[in-house]
Amino acid sequence: MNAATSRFTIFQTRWGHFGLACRRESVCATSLPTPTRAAAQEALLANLPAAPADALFEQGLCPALQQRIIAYFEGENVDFSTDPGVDLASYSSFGQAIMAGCRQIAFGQTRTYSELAHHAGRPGAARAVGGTMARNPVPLIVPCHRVVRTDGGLGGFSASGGIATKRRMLLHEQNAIAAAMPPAALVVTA
DNA sequence: CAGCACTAATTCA
DNA sequence: TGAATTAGTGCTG
Repeated sequence: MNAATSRFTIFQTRWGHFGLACRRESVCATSLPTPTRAAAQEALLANLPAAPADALFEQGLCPALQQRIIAYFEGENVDFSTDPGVDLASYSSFGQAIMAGCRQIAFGQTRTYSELAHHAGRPGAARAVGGTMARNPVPLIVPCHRVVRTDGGLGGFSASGGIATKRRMLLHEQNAIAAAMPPAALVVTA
């Protein structure tokens, strides 16, 4: 059998069925929670770079990672910024810089498309950043939902659930942080 | 070659 | 003052 064959799994989180696919030791695709298992699988395979038909189902795939993802949807502050590895080989150098910059956005924080572009050394390429995010195959692992517009708008979102999911995830993270923070920290506003 | 998950500057009311 | 328009941007179908 082909050593590069993708393996995938679908598992239940508090928000619904989450899809996860790996190739070798890297995550190559994820899909955000959907109401049905079938929808999750469809969304996941759509994010697979190549040969979805060859992907093998594996129930116990990356158990530790599954637990972290489940914990995320339970409202825990989970950090995916350095782990797991993601396969970015198919990206241009610009795309890789954008994806890397995006992963550095901490839980509960946001950045603008413009800031990411600037970080990648292309100050005017905010729109190109949007294009890269739009095709992100690993939502949540690369937290593309934390990228918003400069004018305060959310921008767009093409993963499962669309813009509503993006807003919900941002609120979810901010609530998680607020819950973990002592009330005294809120008095700062001058 | 047209079109994006964008932005900042410019142009008209 | 404020809404609408327009270049500039890097990549994809």
